[in-house]
Amino acid sequence: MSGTVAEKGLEQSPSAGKRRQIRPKAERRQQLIDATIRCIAQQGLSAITLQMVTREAGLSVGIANLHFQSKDNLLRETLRFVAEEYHGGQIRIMEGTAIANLGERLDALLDFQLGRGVTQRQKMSVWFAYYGEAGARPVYQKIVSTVDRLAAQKLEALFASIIAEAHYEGVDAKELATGYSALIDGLHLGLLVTPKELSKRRARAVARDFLRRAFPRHIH
Amino acid sequence: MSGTVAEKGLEQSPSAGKRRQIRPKAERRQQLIDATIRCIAQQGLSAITLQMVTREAGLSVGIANLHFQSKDNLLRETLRFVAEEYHGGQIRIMEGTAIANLGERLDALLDFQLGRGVTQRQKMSVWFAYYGEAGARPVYQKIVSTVDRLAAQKLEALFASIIAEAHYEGVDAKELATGYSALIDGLHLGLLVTPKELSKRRARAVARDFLRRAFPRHIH
DNA sequence: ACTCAGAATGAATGATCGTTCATTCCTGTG
DNA sequence: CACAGGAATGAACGATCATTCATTCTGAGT
Repeated sequence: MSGTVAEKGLEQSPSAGKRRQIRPKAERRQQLIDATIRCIAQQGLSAITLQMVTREAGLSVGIANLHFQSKDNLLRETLRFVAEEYHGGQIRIMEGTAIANLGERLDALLDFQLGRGVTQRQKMSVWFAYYGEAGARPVYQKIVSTVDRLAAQKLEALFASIIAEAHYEGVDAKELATGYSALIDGLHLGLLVTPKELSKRRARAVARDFLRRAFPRHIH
Repeated sequence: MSGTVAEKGLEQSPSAGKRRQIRPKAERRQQLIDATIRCIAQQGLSAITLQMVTREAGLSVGIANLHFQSKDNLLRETLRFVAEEYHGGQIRIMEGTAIANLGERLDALLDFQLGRGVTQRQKMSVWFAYYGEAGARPVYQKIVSTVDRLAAQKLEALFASIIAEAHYEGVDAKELATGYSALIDGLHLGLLVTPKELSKRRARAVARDFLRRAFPRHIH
């Protein structure tokens, strides 16, 4: 119970009167999803409880079933949110036209994938908690693979553009994209499970090295 | 792997009389660990139950606490077993002298890491189920990182030998080893979560490509 | 053949969980 | 200001879980 997450204090003063507040449905849903993410990161997916989540959100127990019908559905929606946040962020970078130079766009992608926003223990914990259950729960596989496939296509297209631009030879965009995605996933895993052995700095260096070896004329 | 996993059907005919058998402690422990692995793969780590595990093993409920004191301890010992099976297998290949040629030894390592034994859904499910909880359970981190560190050192040494043998330049053994390990982990993840998009054949090709780009004179 | 240490059992226990729903209490509207 | 619609609450319920332990049963040693 010690060291609860900082954001909770904003919701309502801890010792102040617990005046009941009525808020729009969408806002409550997001509030519960955020609390779920924090709880999964702290306690793990297998230990998570509705009482735990609703207390973290500063609400009553019944409200979870009111807005999500069931605990299972809350967990599904939370995964959907996290998956879209991650893959959506990648896609926005890759199909955005803000960065014309392809090498710089690669750099931006790497920054996003191994930057502060994504590599917070909180986010990575949630991510892999669901991956861990994916083997037994096809629903999770489906949610992830839907967004995942789109991101994979965009990455492959970006690689293809780079290959065409500099006439790299003997490299297959699709295979390289698969490898790069797997590398990033593996680095996230390392950051989560063995943070002592793998720093964020080194993870970035390793990923950069992969790209440099593939696209020497784009990454320096 | 000592061939203990697949023998459940032999334990007792389903409809035959359930004659009580007394067996050595070590054998019962392994029997329960094997059943735990199967249950985690089928139902997930968060849904696992002692009643489920002991029924899978064809034994009574109380026996789990008899041999492992608690459910938590059974799960810890199961992780320890899986971790040592995987990392031990790698280490045996890397420090074994059966294969003198370094390039061939690399091939053997890749065969093990992405071969039939390891990439069974059952094994990968268990592996990532624990990874998923690692963020919230330092005990799991410790168990994995202990064996993981040793395997990482051996891999780094193998890479260093290869670099020295062929005088590769501009490559750092440690960084390359980190990247390769992460790549393999990421490919396992892909095989588990999006098996439709990533076949074993392609996973092997991707990993091979990584090695070929790093050690062109050793991998063809 | 007999014995008994201890392996194995499974009903019982207490704790905890998800879910329900009668009730309370906001807040926008007239 | 009064009221109604519905958001929010939390005690209560039934189900399920890990764990205990009195009891049963086995098989190696004599």
